[in-house]
Amino acid sequence: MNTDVNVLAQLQNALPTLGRSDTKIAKVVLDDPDEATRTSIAHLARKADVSEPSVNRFCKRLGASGYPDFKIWLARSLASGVKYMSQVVDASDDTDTYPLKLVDNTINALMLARESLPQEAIAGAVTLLDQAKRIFFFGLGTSAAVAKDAEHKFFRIGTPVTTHTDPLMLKMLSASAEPGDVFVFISHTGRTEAIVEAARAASAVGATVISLTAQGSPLALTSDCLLAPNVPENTDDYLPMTSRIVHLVLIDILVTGVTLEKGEDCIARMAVMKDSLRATRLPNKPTRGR
Amino acid sequence: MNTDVNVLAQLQNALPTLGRSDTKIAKVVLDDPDEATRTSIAHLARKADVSEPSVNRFCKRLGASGYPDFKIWLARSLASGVKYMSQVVDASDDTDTYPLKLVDNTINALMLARESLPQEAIAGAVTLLDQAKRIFFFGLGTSAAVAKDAEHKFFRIGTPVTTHTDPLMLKMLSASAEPGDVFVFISHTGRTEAIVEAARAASAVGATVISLTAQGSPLALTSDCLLAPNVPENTDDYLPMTSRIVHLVLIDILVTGVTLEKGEDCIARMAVMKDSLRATRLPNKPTRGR
DNA sequence: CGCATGATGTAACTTTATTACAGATATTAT
DNA sequence: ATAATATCTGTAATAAAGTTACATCATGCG
Repeated sequence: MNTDVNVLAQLQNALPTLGRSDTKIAKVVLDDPDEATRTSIAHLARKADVSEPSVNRFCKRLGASGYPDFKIWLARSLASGVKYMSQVVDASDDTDTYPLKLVDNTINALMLARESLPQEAIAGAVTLLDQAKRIFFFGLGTSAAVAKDAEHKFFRIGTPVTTHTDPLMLKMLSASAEPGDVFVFISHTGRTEAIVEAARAASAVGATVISLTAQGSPLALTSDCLLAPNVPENTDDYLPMTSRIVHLVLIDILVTGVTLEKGEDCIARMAVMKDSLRATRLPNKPTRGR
Repeated sequence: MNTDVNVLAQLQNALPTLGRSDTKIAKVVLDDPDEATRTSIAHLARKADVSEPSVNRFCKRLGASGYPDFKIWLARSLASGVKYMSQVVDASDDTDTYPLKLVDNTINALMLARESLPQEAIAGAVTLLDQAKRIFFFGLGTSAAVAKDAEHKFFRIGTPVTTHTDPLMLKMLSASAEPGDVFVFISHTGRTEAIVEAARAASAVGATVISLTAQGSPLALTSDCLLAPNVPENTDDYLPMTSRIVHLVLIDILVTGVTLEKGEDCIARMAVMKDSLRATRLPNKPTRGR
């Protein structure tokens, strides 16, 4: 029995692994999931140009007990109103539509990533980070912001941590790395030259390399621990938007994991830090009237 | 055709007006709606101690085209009615559970924000940013990463843009601002002293102040344009995680909006920038074999 | 009290989904 | 390259589920 709520994300995710018929069916379903919840198996089969049993098998492969069951799941996934396919924003969009599209695309990306979270790699990375003597985060471009966020969060666990976005610093640091150092490289493509070189250099001198990047990329191949979340193809070539969100959530996961591993001490340290911030804040304006 | 989404509320409401059989059916459905989405008409009829056609008529009276249709509605209202709660991560969580919790919390936050996107404020902010002579982003702590991300994205639209995370720079810049300058302040709480002061200073000298912050906060009150997304209470006091994601998506929305407003030229410029990045990338390792 | 109206159940019928099997397609090893 | 094997796909039969038509029963009104 399938325990997951979101059939559509699951579908999108499974698309490449599906056979000829299944792909046809999946496309029809993704094209108009709402209609799919209402039509009969015969209708859907004709629309996808496959036989009815193929549709039935398709449903079962997804974990449903049959077609009607599949429809129920579909209906549930649809209920939130979120459009689960990545939607392209174009010039015809107006103020009412494009913001929702972007939010939906982000939600979609997270659901996709959720379906195939690299649990073992996460566990591995947490252990490595927990035992690290020093931690370095590297990211360029959009990933620089992710690296900065990571630094900020990891700062609180007590291990010395730094971020760099300067390729030269990067080169120097990775060359002078030593065992016990953990380098975390963040790159959407995994093909940024400066990053890949640095990863190789760090690896060569015995430092640990963790990377948040795409499966099968040059950077991925150089890593001791690879965190390759499943992210949708970018709908907008110019501004990678969703992948960095997934990376950020991975950072959240890592820092939470390390915190859990470190236990009480770490939580106590965080409480102290939180208090130290209080002084920098203004009180909220008292609400007037009752 | 029934236009209402929430069948359950409708049912409860209609209960007193229903006949003998219909009441029995309604009670069974309300007692365990989830089961009702899965069982057959025969099952339900037996459980309610009525005949199958009675169930069928019941469904039609509610506006469905028949029993299967009714089940679809039920499934939908179940999913939309039950808001997933934010789940707290604690020491009892293990490797299998906490990563999913964090992803789910993030998705949840985005769904919440999605329901009440400040569309007018977004449109207003887009216009202001489009017309800006210079753009400045400010954020401290976690929001520094958001600001950096924003800078990176907005850089591509052609307007001069800078980010600062140094409170002193912030003070100087905001004091020397001039009309045509747009200051974007990012703060989860909206109560960080340095940020609020800077916002007031900038506002005083005639610059435009846009802020991404909490409704009703001191910073919110100082803004020309307030973007206050609906974010859930933080489940973890020490590390605000979800709100920054929502902020990042808002940044995506703003940059997309401005790009759309600027039109062709802007898209062409982005294409050039994209090409310039290609040289910094390694080719993907050719896949061996065919 | 009897007729009429509306609700309910039985049984026949229709639609829909599933299973079993045979043919086609792709894959692997020789 | 070819044969053997495994996997996928469609046809046809079967089973299950839902719907309709009609008969029966209860309930309200003249």
